[in-house]
Amino acid sequence: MRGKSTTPRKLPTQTRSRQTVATILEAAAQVLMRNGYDRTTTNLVAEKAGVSIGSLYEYFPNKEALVAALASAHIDELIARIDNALQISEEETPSSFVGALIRAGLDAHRVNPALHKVLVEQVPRIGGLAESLDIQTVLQQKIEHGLHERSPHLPPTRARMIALVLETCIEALTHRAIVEKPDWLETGEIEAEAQLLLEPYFQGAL
Amino acid sequence: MRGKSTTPRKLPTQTRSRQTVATILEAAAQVLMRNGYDRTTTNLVAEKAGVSIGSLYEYFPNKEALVAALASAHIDELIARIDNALQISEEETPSSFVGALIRAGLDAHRVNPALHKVLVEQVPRIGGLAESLDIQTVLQQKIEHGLHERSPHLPPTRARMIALVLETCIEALTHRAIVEKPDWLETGEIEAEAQLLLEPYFQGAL
Amino acid sequence: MRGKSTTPRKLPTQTRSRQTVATILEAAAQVLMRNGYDRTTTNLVAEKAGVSIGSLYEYFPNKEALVAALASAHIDELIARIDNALQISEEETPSSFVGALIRAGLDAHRVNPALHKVLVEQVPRIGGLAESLDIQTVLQQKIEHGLHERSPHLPPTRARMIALVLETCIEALTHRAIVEKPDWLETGEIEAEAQLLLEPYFQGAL
Amino acid sequence: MRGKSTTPRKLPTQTRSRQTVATILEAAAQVLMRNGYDRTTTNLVAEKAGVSIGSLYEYFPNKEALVAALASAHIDELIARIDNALQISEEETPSSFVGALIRAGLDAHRVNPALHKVLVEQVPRIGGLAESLDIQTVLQQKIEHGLHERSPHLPPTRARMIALVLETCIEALTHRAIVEKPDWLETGEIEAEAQLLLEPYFQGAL
DNA sequence: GATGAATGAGTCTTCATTCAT
DNA sequence: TATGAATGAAGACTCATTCAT
Repeated sequence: MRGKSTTPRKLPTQTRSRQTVATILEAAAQVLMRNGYDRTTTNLVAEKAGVSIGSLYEYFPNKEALVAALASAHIDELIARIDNALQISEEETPSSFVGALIRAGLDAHRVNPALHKVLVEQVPRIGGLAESLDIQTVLQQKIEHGLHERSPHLPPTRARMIALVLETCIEALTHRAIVEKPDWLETGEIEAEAQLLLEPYFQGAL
Repeated sequence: MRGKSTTPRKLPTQTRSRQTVATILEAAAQVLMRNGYDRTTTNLVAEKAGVSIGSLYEYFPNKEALVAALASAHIDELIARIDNALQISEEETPSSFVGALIRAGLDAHRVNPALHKVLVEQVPRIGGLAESLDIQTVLQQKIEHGLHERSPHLPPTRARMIALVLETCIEALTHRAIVEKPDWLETGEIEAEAQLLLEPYFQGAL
Repeated sequence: MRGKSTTPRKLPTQTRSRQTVATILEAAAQVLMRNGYDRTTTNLVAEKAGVSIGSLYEYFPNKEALVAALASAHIDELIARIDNALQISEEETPSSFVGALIRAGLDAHRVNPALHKVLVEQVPRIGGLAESLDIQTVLQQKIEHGLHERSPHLPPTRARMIALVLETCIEALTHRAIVEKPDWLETGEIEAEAQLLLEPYFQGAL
Repeated sequence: MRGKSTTPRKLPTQTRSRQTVATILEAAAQVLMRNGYDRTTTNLVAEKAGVSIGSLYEYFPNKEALVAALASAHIDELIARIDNALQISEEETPSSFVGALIRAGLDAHRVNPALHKVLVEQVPRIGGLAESLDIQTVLQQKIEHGLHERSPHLPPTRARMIALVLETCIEALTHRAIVEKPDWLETGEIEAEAQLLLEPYFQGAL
């Protein structure tokens, strides 16, 4: 059972099919969030979607592929959000750059956090999927890119390390806040605290 | 089956049975690390342990209890390590305190990291277990305590926030390094980088 | 697992599935009669039915529900028989009424007595099922009704007692005859003896 | 597993052994009454008895033998009670004889009715055991004997039938009362009703 | 394409029974 | 004799997946 293909079985070209796929994915998200991965059964997803189990398998070769598709869509949304957050505040001071990064991290976590949690924590490491699920990869590359623009002379190794540190801490603090003190997200408390922590580090590193 | 008891079924009194329990736990750890929680079957664990399935259930009322026992033992080891790391460097400078914290975090992660990973990431939230599995709780309380000793006037709310930030970042950076660049642990690179990040923050916060 | 649902899982709509359900029930009856409740395994029933174990659980959520369905069908047959026996001899003399009752009791016991025996004696009291399994409830109510029609002035308490006595004795004698002297059922011996016992009692009671 | 011996493994000759056996049987009765046959495990019985499971199997070759021994002891008590009840009222009128029979039946049912119920209803027909468990056999023979003394000319076939009818109805009414209206036993209601039913029959039959 | 009945390998778990100490 | 650790056959039940219609 190792080499399970996680590629969708067929591309839905017709409108009706695309609608069906969307419905299934939506149902899958619901069930996944309510029940967790283990208790998510393909039959249940099909039922919730108002679609026969046969139809589900018409579009997704197996359970993993279904979840993979869901995760993929989720990641796309994440990236869009991050891009957006970074573009909005394109100011040039280091302070505002760090601030933008933090806001991007927070924003990304506002995309269906419940689904994100299940996908990250419960999905039993579906073939190389989980790794890219973390906002890490996405955000980190953006940071590296931004660093290079700001300080072209920075050695790549150094840039990578700084990006990793920034990304890791933003991600971790955001995640922690979500889990433990969701209201901190509203009050802007972690946002401020993160700035307090990361800005000096960023300044010193350039 | 929500309310599953995770209490061991009976305490092994005789030498023979204590040996059996140890063997089972060892096998469980192996299987868990190799297969992940879902693909860990009680029958497989028993077989690997060279013990009948009946014997396993003699001591553990169910699969969850088995994993819970394993986790419990793991946590104990973690705490011991952290205590140890913090006691060794009891120096008084903020710099050395932060250094000790970082080293404690790193040290803790050296206790069977593979098992730790499965326990943290894959265990489907066994009754309130996962929460305390993170080194978070343990380390964070140590930090809060240390802060209070150093700056008795610090408001508790503030102390808690600082502790949370320190702990979260140490944990996250360590974890990240383990997963992505295990050699950084040896070279002391993240240790240094973490110090670079956290010391100024800590100093400013006092 | 105390509160086990004994409700059928889904109603078979298609012809094919209805056939499957029928086959399963038939097999269940066979196995139950041959092996008794304890030695009746769902796997064995499925095998005997030439159906996969999964199909069995498609329609019956658990073993008890399977037996419950069987019992339910059996009870329906019983009631039909009793109704029939009572309607046939609608004559008005007390003697013929008692005779009709006795014949109804005997008739009821001719509906698959082997299955009846297992259901009554071996079924470990499946949720409120056993109570209504006895022909008691059914027959007794018919008797009470008949008494009320014949002697409207009879106090209800008294009517209930008489009905209970009549029903209990008919049931007991029939059951006893079946177990010990099945041929008495053919020769009409207990029928006569029951009449000898019950008619005077009935007459005196009105 | 068919031909299971229900004979006790060894006769306890020593006093200590006999005590152990008694303790086990007592525990078995408790567990049987509380849990029913299926949920009665030999391990639980041994534990309740404060005896090792090994010791239990020292005296009883298997679970069935254990229950059989219990049933056997229960039957002995029943017989003693019946004998007693019949002897007390040795009067000669048919009326008093019937009364004595009824009282004997009732009395017999007062011997540990809870255990009696489990033994009769739940024990999966342990090799020919259940049949003799009913008070039937015992009481019926007493009746036949009594009839023969009173009317030596009565054909044996006839005597048997009368005994069967009397016994069956007494047993059934008593049982029914116990299950449905336990207070009727105290008020003497069924006792009276049974007399009303059976005395005329008995008189006419002689 | 869609349907949903059918499949059956695979899980957890129990408990009567044995046997080394 | 007594102990209780160990055994393992067996049973209820799930759910991803297939395929005839």
